[in-house]
Amino acid sequence: MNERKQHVLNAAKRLFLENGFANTSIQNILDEAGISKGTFYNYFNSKNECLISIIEESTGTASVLREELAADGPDGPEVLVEQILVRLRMNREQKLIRLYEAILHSGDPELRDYMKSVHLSELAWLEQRLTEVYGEQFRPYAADAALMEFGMLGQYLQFAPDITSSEELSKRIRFVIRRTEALLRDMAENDEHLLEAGQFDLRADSPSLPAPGRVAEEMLRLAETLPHESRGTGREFAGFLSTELKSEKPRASLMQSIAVPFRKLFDGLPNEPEARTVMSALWRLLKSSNLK
Amino acid sequence: MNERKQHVLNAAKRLFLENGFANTSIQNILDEAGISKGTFYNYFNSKNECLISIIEESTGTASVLREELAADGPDGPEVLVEQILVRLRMNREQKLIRLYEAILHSGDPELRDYMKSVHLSELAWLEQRLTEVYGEQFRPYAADAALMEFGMLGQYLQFAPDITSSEELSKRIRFVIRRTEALLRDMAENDEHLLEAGQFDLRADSPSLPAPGRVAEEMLRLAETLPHESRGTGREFAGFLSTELKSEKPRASLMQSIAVPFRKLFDGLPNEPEARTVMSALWRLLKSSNLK
DNA sequence: AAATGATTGTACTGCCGGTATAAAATAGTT
DNA sequence: AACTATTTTATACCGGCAGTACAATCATTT
Repeated sequence: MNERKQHVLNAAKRLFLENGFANTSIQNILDEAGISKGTFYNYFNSKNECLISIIEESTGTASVLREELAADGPDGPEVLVEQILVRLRMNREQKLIRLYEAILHSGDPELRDYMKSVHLSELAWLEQRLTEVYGEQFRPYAADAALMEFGMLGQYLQFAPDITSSEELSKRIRFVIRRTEALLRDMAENDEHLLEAGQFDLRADSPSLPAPGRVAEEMLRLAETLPHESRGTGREFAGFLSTELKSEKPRASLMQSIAVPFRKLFDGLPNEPEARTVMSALWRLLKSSNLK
Repeated sequence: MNERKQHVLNAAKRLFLENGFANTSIQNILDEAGISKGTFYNYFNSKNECLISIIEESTGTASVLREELAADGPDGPEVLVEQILVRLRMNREQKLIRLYEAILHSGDPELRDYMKSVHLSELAWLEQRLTEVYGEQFRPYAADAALMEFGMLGQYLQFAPDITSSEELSKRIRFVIRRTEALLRDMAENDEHLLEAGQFDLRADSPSLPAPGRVAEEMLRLAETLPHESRGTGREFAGFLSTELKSEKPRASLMQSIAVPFRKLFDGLPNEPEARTVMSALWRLLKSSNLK
């Protein structure tokens, strides 16, 4: 990931959030980023791909922060609230989620399919979390609850006015989550559900796990890009993580505790997005059964 | 409303439903309708206005059918189910509702504002109906319930696959309505709500009531367009409705019972859409307080 | 038959996403 | 320093888009 490419992505993101995807022309991006058309098409094959890169960066970051939250302490509804907040807060005042939907309903089949898979994996994540938080007995109803919670949340974010403060946002999420609890109880009482457990899982197009060796390499390389004052710490962290990664039986809980402060070393740095991408790969490995 | 214009509207609607709004060019519409560009821009000032006309026709028709359902017998949850089904069934296998959302999230501010007002009035209608059906004691929670029901329904229509049969559709609506009941009970028990009653009412830009005299005229004129075999009946209906309309104290319940069979005379006729538009105006008058 | 208004056909504008390409700048290697 | 390879730039171009302009034609009314 070129630093220049990241610069273009940031410019495009700014414009998309400000004026919407359809209302942002490639020429606008070129002007904003100060590059030529040839360069743009060197980085992306189309305007769509540029957008997909932005979404991928965003979803990757969200999943890293969510895993970090889960690794922080005992699980519970409050953790779920914070995990959902992560996604919403990260979307800079809820503008990215509108971007999502604009694309989801756009005419372009390529974009639609991609966004649909993003949406489905989000639903699958929520279904899984609901059973973790509220107990196995709700598993048959978790898919329905996830779908409904998603719909409710979407409406509250879109149509209720003035989500300025972060407290207002969190108030709405808590409200919706309490409603979801009521829905789970109600469905369980009446033993009613429309969807099947695991309905949203689409293992088909889930990308294969990254190679541990490659992730280790990337982390070591990243540590070298740190400024002098944090480079030593970074080297220690990256070194520990990569040796654990390559060892016979990696100690996952240790790694989880180290992954958080290591990633935070890159906060505010130009390659912060890249760091998050790499850490996203690490978390996927940590969550996968063959490493646990 | 020209018959030719209606023909163009039908052609455009067909294409929009088939290929989406963004993927339908004006040239496509011209070819499909067999008209020239000049004529198109004689009817509509833009592609957007053409779409707005289609949506208006559709929402008008839906509201007429809903009123007819309500006038049919005692109120209750089953009536609500049927009323919601009207809108969804009318959207030809749920394709129009996706068109709605495509526009709602589109880049065009003109379209967005219009669709937002449509959506809000739908929410206001649902809020009102929920209090009518489940009782006054739920009024403080009806706005929240309406918003959430809308969100849930949207997700179930979009992401659960294969809504082929009408039974499948009605099954989902019933499911969502039962969940909405649970939400109403839950909110009432905990006395929790985020929205205020009447939050969705936007009287500001609600168009003023049509003139009763004008509506009477239109109905009489419509009756003359009927084929021979039904023209006599149509004249009787239209005559009765228009004299009642102009009388001191119109007998609303009588008119409701006549309005239904009168409108049905136009089913399958070329000016069926126009008839629905006129009847929509009549129902607005019937529902308005100064006629009741 | 004259007049009026709707309709047609066609050419045009400006913007769009995307392609092509030669020249210029930059980086890497010896 | 010189040579090479790659990246970047500038620019012209393509087909398609929404929307405009306008003279020619058609249909209806009077």
